[in-house]
Amino acid sequence: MDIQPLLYYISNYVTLTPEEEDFLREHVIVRKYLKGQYVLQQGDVCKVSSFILKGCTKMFYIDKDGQEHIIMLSVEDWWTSDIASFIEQQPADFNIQCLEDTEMAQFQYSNIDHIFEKVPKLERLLRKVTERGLAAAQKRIIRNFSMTAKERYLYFRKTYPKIEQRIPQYMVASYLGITKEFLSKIKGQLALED
Amino acid sequence: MDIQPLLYYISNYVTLTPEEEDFLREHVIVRKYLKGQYVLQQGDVCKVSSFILKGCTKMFYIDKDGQEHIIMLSVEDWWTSDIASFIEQQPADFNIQCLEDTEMAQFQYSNIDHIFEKVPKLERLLRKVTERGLAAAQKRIIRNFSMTAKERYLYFRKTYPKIEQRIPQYMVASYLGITKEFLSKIKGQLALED
DNA sequence: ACTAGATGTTAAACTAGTTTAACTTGATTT
DNA sequence: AAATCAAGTTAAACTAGTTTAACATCTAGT
Repeated sequence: MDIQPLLYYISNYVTLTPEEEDFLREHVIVRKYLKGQYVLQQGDVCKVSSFILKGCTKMFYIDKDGQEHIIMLSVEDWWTSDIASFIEQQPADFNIQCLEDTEMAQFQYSNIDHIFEKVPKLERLLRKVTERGLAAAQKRIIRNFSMTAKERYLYFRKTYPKIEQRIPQYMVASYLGITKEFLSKIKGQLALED
Repeated sequence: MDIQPLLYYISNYVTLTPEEEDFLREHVIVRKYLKGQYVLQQGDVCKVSSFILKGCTKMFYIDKDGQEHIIMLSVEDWWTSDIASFIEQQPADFNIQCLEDTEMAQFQYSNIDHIFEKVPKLERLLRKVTERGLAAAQKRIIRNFSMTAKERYLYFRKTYPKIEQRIPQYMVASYLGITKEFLSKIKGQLALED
């Protein structure tokens, strides 16, 4: 597959010349993963920042009791990486695993400075994407504090209607920070209400 | 006050020439606030991104029940802004208020593109700062899901030992996402344990 | 068609954290 | 010195969400 979705995505932020597009094409790795494959495992260093061309991934953390907590569910046109591990090149706290067969366009840590130097617009792009990510993370922290589990579920359903259909319900529960049993109960309640 | 703390902070990320430092000095606003003053109010557009030279602020959200939730406590050498409002120039969801007399060096939205154009290193700086912020926010989401209130309090105390002394306990509770009564109980338990 | 494994449901017992409300302590003002 | 106000404590009643465990449903593979 071509990186066309990435080029289209980039065009929402900055305008690249044909030469810059070619440069990008040459410096980005397109990689395919099968459902279930890991893009990153807790403890390894995150060497790439990945843009999803097609497919779906979860980023999750295994806590000291062995429980899985999903930080992020990503589909087409989203980025995924353990950013702390990527920027510091330290062992990752998080895992990234494909929930479907997935194709990604990957920026490598090893040449990202070179890419930014040659095409400063891409640094601007990454800054903007990261700013949006931070804004979203802050709002998520607030939602987790100020909304009940039911309210968070309804927000999730409204905001990401397409993601819910693609993944098992227990992963939605994990993303919402509740048990699968409690989400099941919430869905039961909602079914009665309508 | 001079922007020396900002220049020192920047030197940890990028190296500015004397000319670039002068340019920065001319394009940053140094502003003083008294304890209790608002830097930003919910509903207003966030026009500046502020680096704290001296003092302490809280960024918080008032939910539909009138309850205050603290997203961020910032002291010297930290940044504070409602980043969603700043990048989109949309009404802010958050308030920023000074908990002590505070001095800030402020980047204005109106000339930030100009600053980045003249000194691309500052765009690099802001990208890196934002990346760290995002990494920290993701880890905070995980802590809120995988740790008990007591564990979160101990983590806070260990990680930001100096902040706790500067602010009232009920704000620590709000930052941790619990009631002041429950934090009081936790502290009682910890006092017995030692 | 049958089995196994993964996903989802239900319900009862439980617990972490909230709510309410009364009280204490300390700082500030008059 | 009294009065007021903000901050912190304590305890009982409560509730949102967890835990455990048994059962139901759905696939995919043989």
